[in-house]
Amino acid sequence: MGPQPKTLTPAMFQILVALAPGPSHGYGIMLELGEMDVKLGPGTLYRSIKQLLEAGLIAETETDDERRRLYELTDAGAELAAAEAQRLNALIGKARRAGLLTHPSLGTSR
Amino acid sequence: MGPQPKTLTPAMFQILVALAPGPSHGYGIMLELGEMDVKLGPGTLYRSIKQLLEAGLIAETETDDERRRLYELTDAGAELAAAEAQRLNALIGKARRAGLLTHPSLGTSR
DNA sequence: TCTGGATATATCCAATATAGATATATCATC
DNA sequence: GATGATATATCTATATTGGATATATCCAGA
Repeated sequence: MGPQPKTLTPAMFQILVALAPGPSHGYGIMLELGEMDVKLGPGTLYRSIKQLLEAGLIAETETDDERRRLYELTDAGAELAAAEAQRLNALIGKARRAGLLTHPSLGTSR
Repeated sequence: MGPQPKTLTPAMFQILVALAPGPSHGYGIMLELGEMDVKLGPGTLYRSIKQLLEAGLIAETETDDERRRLYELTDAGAELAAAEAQRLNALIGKARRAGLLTHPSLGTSR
């Protein structure tokens, strides 16, 4: 297992969040993120999965389907993802306090 | 003015959020983001500012200080930043619903 | 049946983004 | 006048990403 990085790339964070509800596999992660307007190309996706495995932030788990490789969060992965989520949450909080999120959609004057 | 990109880089988003409360200049943005554990090197900072200007997402505004260049959000920049904030907020919401943010700090079992 | 599209994983390369070093200059203060 | 903070900017090396390409299985419909 490689050393754990102190920071996550955006792709890594998104993958960890997609795995938070429970184990999934590469293609499933891609589809689930796609529903949330997060687009990861296959290159980024599978390379990031490899790096997360090497860093011990996710682990491979059992499956009956030969085609799929199921992954789940490790404790270390969950902790890092939570830290990153809180960092981003602070940023969003600043945006909200500044009134950036109050225009319901387009066309509202600032 | 260059064409507006559909997506923001993390650095661009962070800069836009730092400008949300009101106009600021490069060094001020760097210090403010540093307080929120967001670290941008000068290279990333000033290149991103240049790109945001070219894309019309920020605009230069008046200042009395010769050394500083003050920037403010444009409507287009505010809209894009808000959209990105909501996208990230959805991601954080998923993490929260999955119980990822409930361990108060380290040492709590998942 | 055979054909196309969805499912699934993986690698490669070109383009983009970032960090950090370096450079320059002003300002305040000791 | 030396030092550290303020302020902007560029350069290079590294990191990250998107998209093309490849391979293979599965399933539904013509």
